[in-house]
Amino acid sequence: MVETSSDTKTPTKSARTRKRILDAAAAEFRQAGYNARLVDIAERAGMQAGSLYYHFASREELVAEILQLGIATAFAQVRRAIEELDGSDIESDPRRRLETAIRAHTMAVLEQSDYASAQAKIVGQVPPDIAEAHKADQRSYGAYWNDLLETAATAGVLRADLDLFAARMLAFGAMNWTTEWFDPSRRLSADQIADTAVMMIMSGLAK
Amino acid sequence: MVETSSDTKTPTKSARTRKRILDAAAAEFRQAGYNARLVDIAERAGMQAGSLYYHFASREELVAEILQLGIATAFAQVRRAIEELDGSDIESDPRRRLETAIRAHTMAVLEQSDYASAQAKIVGQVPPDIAEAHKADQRSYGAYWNDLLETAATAGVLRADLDLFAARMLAFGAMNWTTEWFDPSRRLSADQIADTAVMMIMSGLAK
DNA sequence: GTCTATATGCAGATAGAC
DNA sequence: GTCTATCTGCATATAGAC
Repeated sequence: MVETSSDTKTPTKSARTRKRILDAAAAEFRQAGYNARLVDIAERAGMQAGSLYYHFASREELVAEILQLGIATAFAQVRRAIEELDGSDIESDPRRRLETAIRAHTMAVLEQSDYASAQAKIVGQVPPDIAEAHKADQRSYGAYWNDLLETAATAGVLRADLDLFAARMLAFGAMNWTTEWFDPSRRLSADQIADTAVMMIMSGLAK
Repeated sequence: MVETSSDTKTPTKSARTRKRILDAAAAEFRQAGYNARLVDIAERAGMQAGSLYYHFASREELVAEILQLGIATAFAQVRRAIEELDGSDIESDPRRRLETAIRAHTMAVLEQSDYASAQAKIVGQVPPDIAEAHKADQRSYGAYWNDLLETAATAGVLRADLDLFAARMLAFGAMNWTTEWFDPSRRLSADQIADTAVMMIMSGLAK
């Protein structure tokens, strides 16, 4: 069988370049927000702006792919962390599963992935058509979190009077907004912030 | 004494127009994000784009003023809510003061003010020089919140192991991110969301 | 596949009439 | 003070050489 670009073991040169551009774009969007310029993305990827168009039809296409990969990455990290927690066959305590998800998502956004970071940072700024196309991805990731919350609620772990949608969105806000203020050169590590996020969201600031 | 533009009781026509432009800009930035266009702002204010320049030297100046007014508005609402709570001479329970601040800030962002909303939405997207100039305002509002938290911590109301900076930023994230998902036409009212925010931030989602 | 050079379009900004 | 018309600059996008 001849190797093709869809063979993940041996990506073509073109596929690797494409990946390099996406990496550069994620880093730029994370840092500069939605208005990051193609020239800067190209420079980071080690090429001229015009060359990007061999790999992507438009800036919008690039943005759309960053958003999609951003959610996919966060989703994958969260799912993996929970599967690790669950072990081979038994399902864990629903409260610990939620805590694990919060920690994993926060870490993904803070330091594990420029994609997850960029997604959190620019998702509110993209033009309507891109936002629309992104909704399906958001829904499936949201549904996963909703399951975690529903299960916990059913098990009686959560407050009875809680609106799960509002709770989920508020939690996402706390986690995603860290992209606006986290500074790796400062006192607080990503781990410490993730710990505080778990604590606040699950147990609150009050004693 | 001749009336001047600084006489707040009887603003000049020019001052009123300026205010109309700012209102329009706040509404546009809230809705469209940082990339809201001057033509749309002008249209909302009932004039042509070129006419804006009689009142503002540049788009950046307009943005900077929206940011400043956004924080000032949230600050004012929070302070007023807390002063009301405190009553004339006694200081209230530090926990109730925090809850009051959370509710007031969330309501400011959600429905009381396009300025507070716009500030929360675009603050992470503005170019470096505007962001720099905005830092002083952010610091003074942040200091106010820090006082609320410090007082509560000293009174033994908060978790002992809590990093107050991280806690404050996470709370801001939960509150400010509501601008990304709140939809007045849907099931949840601003009040319900504010209630849930108070509950999550102070007491957590878990029972 | 990437380069250079150039075209296109659009948003911000300016000038001058009214 | 606001209008219309126009200018400018910049970022995206295209064309053709290599």
